[in-house]
Amino acid sequence: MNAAAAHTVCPRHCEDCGLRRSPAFTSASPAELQTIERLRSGSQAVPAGTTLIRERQPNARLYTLYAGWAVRYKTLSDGRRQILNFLLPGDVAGLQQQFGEVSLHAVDTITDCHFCVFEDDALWNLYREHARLGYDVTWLAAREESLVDENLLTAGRRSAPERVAMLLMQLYRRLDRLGLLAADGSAPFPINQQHIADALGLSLVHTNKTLRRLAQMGLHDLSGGRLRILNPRVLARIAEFYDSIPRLAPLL
Amino acid sequence: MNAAAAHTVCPRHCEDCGLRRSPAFTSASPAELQTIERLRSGSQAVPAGTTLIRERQPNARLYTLYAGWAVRYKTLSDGRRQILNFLLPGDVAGLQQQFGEVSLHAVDTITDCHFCVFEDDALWNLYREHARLGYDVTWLAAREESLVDENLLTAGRRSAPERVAMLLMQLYRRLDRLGLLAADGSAPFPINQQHIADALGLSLVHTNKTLRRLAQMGLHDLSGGRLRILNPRVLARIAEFYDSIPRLAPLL
DNA sequence: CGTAAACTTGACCCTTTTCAAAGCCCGTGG
DNA sequence: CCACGGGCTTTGAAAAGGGTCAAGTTTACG
Repeated sequence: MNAAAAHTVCPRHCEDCGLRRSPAFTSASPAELQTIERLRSGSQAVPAGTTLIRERQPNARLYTLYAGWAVRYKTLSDGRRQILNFLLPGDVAGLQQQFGEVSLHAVDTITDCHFCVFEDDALWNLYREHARLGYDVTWLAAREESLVDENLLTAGRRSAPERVAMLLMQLYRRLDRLGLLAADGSAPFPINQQHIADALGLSLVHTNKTLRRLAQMGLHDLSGGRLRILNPRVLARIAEFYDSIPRLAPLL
Repeated sequence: MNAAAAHTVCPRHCEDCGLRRSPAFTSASPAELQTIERLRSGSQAVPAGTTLIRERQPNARLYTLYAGWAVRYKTLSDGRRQILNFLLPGDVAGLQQQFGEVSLHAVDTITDCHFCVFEDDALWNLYREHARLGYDVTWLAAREESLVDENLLTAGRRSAPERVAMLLMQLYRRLDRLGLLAADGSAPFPINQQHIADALGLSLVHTNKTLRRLAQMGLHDLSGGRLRILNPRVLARIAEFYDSIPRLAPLL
């Protein structure tokens, strides 16, 4: 039971939402909260390893991840897979396909997850009822795109050690912002090396060797499903990871 | 003077906008048009090879590309560059940094371009005045993200020939939708091999050799700044390029 | 305690990169 | 009209980073 498990069950009312108490998110007005709650069709517990949204699936719903880890990815016909980004609490899933009839990517849960599920047409109503909420949705879309931008730079131009360093720093910082680090500074890290390989565009074997090399250099420690960053300076330098100012994120 | 040059100068009034006459875009109501026009601070001609938005630039404006080609990219400190996506008429630039104080990517013009420039705070006002326009902005953001998603799959998991085939098909189709193909089916193609290499995460040399091999197989022809797709079937199969339904795009 | 999944490691191979140089295209200026 | 020069393309050869194959080994867990 890690820090993320502190609030695993999505409460009935949004004002009781555990996530909203996190300092990582902006606060919504009571009226906005009410709108969100009304457009929400409920919450859904999804066990680890489930495909929540399938590639080419029509009419996928809109979700907010409340607790747990998930991945967004695309595949090629022979099974090659590219992870586009990892979803952490507060991230939305299914935004893209609100605008096209089929989903162009898939979403799988990595750990057991809780999602907030929205009604069909929730998105459009959100815009109509509160311009602010519409604006927030765009904010979320823009932030997700900037994540993918960074990942594209990583896959396209960084060397294997740079890629691995980038991924570790990126996830670590995101977890930090969400307040999910343990007191000893370690972070929950429920993904395996295959996930890392698929996220970085590397083979499993080479991911393993690179990970190992960085660990032997004393830069990080990955064990027991937890990540410890032992030398953030060097890792950040290798990756050219510069944290953008940790703005507060809106929450749907 | 190619097809894209048919409407190179952005007219004073949005209702006279040449782009809006293209069947590729949704039509906006008179009221929406009026709002857009009011929030527009003017148009701007930008010569080829100009950096419109710099990486880490604060307070970049919001633009709509009216005519010409541009690129959005990120770089590493030693000069390695990854092109995130190409901008064609109707695409917006600078959306992401409306939400953070600095731009995390750069935008360069490839050809001479005309942009529609929006006022500071235009975005927020758009949402307030017409929910529909806010929704459209999110649509544009989501579409751009899906482009980047595809490019990430390309850079992360496709082989060199697959990457090149993908890029050619993708751009060709986008140009087709915009009605920019010549009568003979050829498309304007003002980018050089360095652009292609930077977009695909390949070296210039290998890009050249791969391009050459595909051309020798009779799949395409790239000369005189124009692209001809000679064997769309095979190119699409190599790339696993499946056109998503060409939805009409909104236009800001 | 046994089995499957995940992690490691070594050896070999191949795609892609790097380095180097030549050729081509075209606009500019003599 | 032709020489010059710079950017872009093309090619060859060598090197290397990363992929593939094939076992092991450890860990998680029922």
